[in-house]
Amino acid sequence: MGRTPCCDKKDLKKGPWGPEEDEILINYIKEQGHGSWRSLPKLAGLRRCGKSCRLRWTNYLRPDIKRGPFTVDEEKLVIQLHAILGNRWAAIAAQLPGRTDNEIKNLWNTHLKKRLLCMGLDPLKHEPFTHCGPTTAPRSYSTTRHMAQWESARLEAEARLSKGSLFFNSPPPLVKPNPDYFLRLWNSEVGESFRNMNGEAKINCRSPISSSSMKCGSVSGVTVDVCPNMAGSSSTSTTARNQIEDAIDASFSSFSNESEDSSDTALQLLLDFPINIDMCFLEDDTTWLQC
DNA sequence: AAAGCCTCCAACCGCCTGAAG
DNA sequence: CCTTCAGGCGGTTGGAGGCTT
Repeated sequence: MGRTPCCDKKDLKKGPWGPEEDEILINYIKEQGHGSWRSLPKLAGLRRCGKSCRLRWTNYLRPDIKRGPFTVDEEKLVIQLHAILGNRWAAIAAQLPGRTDNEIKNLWNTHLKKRLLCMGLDPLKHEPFTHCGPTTAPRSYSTTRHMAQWESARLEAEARLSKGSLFFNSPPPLVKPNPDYFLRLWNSEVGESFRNMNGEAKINCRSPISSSSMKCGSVSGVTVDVCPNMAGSSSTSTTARNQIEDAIDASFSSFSNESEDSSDTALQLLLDFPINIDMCFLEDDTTWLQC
């Protein structure tokens, strides 16, 4: 029953790859494609297990891998995506062409995590430590607040999705929320707005619906707007908000029937919060280097 | 000069999920 | 339906090289 064992582990080499092994693997994959990783080492004449070959190829030998240090923009992107996706390195890597999950994981563990810690942010939650005293510079306060806002948006959206799933989908069986809905959101125009914003750019969806301002997305026919500043967020229209929440509810209903709608739902959920993240600290080494 | 410490990152380990038998 | 495996993923490790004392 079942399959035959992948490979007997005796006589298999472990540890760092040599140049000859790399060459064999590259040449084989160029000519044959990797096919089944399980059978590749034997066919290619390598004394490695398939898993090791796959790892070596995907993390190091692949021709489309971008070597060299991460740019500031890439680091920003990693932090932003980590705030949304958490430690889903593969998902984050998918948004950075040429970078591997391993590379991003290493970047996070060796650089970015420390920087966030230095800025008084919990790298897991992207929010300030509760015991954090007023020892950071004013600019750090701003960064901290922005990161916390982003995380708040994410957490509440997740909570609402959970609530929605329970409300609309039991019984019959719960609809599994699309695990990549934040990723899809990130890839939407909203994500682009977020990525492109510079300093004070904002995404605010508490403003009146269907206004003439720039449209950034829609859910169930409800238009969501990008506003030029944060002023609108403090003058939330209850009616408008109710309309948005109705749209969310409507989305949840259709969500149970059509999984593709989940991205729109998540989009709306996340858009329901003002976002204002300033990550200038990445460009200003002096701040975190003083830690 | 050298010992000790630190940082970085390639590679391994173990777990999970979906597919094969 | 159950067992086993391949592939994929995130967490962790260990060695090489750099830095400090």
